[in-house]
Formats: sequence, structure tokens, C-alpha cells
Amino acid sequence: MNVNTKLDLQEVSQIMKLLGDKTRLTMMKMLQSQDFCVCEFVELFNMSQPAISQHLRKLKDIGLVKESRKRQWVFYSFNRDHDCAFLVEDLLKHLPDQKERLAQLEAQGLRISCD
Amino acid sequence: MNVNTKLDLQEVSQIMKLLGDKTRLTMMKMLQSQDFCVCEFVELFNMSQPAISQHLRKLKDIGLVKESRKRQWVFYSFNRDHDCAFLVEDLLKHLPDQKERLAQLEAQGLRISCD
DNA sequence: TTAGTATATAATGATGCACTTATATAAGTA
DNA sequence: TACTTATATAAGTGCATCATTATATACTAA
Repeated sequence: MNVNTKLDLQEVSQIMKLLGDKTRLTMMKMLQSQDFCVCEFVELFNMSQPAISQHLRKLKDIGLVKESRKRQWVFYSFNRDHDCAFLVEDLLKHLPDQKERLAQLEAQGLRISCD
Repeated sequence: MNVNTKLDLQEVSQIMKLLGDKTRLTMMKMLQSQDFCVCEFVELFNMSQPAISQHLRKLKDIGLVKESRKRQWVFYSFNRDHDCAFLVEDLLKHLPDQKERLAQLEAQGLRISCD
């Protein structure tokens, strides 16, 4: 056994359920490397803005992401303080990075930067 | 980045969806340390036999478990040949072992051994 | 203030999922 | 053979989930 602190099975299964959706799993993979605002996700996923907001809401409700408003945008970030953050990060490491998606955003001039 | 071979995101999300159910997640945790037959699971989870069979069917369909008939029983085992086996195993390591469940089975004299 | 942009919430509909009960199949035993 | 035990499959039901459209809220800029 190489892990000492054990997580709650119920909580882990809830997180797995959230990551069982392709859109949310992709979002988390992207958020692992940088923050994104809602409108960027709306451009990247072929889906309505409310659908995106609802996915982010679920991730936020369970604590996997944090939100912060910057000017007119709401940015979401990976919450590394979550109990299960390391578990989720390990899992995401096995997934292909989503560089093409980011490149696509930039190509369309839709990347939002807020400095 | 500490992982070289990347898994298919679609496939991983399907597996996460399956593990998003508490019963199946517990089953996988238990199967990580030893094989179980259907009737043992039926005793341990407060659930009908068809419900248990259906959960095991889903795990089998996606390839996470294998089945083998031994005399009148069907035993299920963790399939370590699956693409995502190492990912799933890593994940399960974070969960509390289910020793009490096994102890409960043995206390009731319901543990099946097939040698 | 008014208009425009970004996001969230509400209501709704279609589909999926996890159980149930009833029944079928398969193996073991008398 | 008939009976029992173990498991799988089928059909049905209630509830959850994921999308949609419509609308509300929040912020920015003119």
C-alpha cells in the first residue's frame, strides 16, 4: 500500500460521477494547466452557454474548481485545496493534453487574457 | 509530466462514469485484493441478485473485470490487462479497504472458497 | 441611463440509469 | 428424472442527468 490517508468512498464516487462526463473531464484536463473563462469554453465545446455554465456549476459545487470574477469575465481554476485534488490530478495526467483546443481558441482570436 | 502513454479521453470518461456508482466502486475496491462470486456480493450489498448481476455486467462489458465459472459459482476478478487498469488501481489505492465487509461475510459463514 | 456583453438561473423535454419483479438458463444433487 | 441453488436476462418504473430555450443578473462602456 503506497497511500496513507484514505479518502471517503462516497465522496470519491461522486467525483467519479462528475468526471464521467466527457465535457467535464476535458474541462478539468484543461484547467489543470491554466485558467479559463466561461466564454472560452463556450467557443471550444459545441454547446450552449447555459450548458457550459451548468457543467462548471457542478464542478464548483463539489469543490473541484474555484471561480473568480475579473472585469466582465468569470474565470474558473483548478482547486488544488480539494481533498481529492491529488487523486484527480494523477488521473488527468494519463489523458492527452488539449493543446489543439487552446490553439483553436488562439487562432480564432478568442483567447481572453486578463492582466 | 510523469506519464508517457496517454489514454483515450472518451474511454476514461466511460470508466469514470461506471466508477461513479458507489456499489461498483466498492466492488472494484474489493476485487483489487481478491476474487468474489456473485452470491457473496449479494450478501454484502443490501440489494437484489439481479441488481448485483447488472452492475457486474457493466464492469465486464467495459472490460474492467473478468468472469470465470467454478462449479456452480461465477467468480469475478479484476482484469489487470485492461488499458486503464493501472489508472483504476492507482485510484482505488486512495480508498479505505473493505475488510469489514469481508469479515462480515466470514462471520456469517458465507464466504465461498473454491479450491 | 441605455445598450451591449458575459454569465447564471429557471423551466422543460428527452434520454439514461439503477433499481424492482418475473422469468429463463445453467449447474449440482437426490 | 425432478428439485434446488446460482446466475442472467427481460420488462417496467421512478428518478437523475444533460441538453435546450427563455429570462434574469452583473458588469462595462457610451
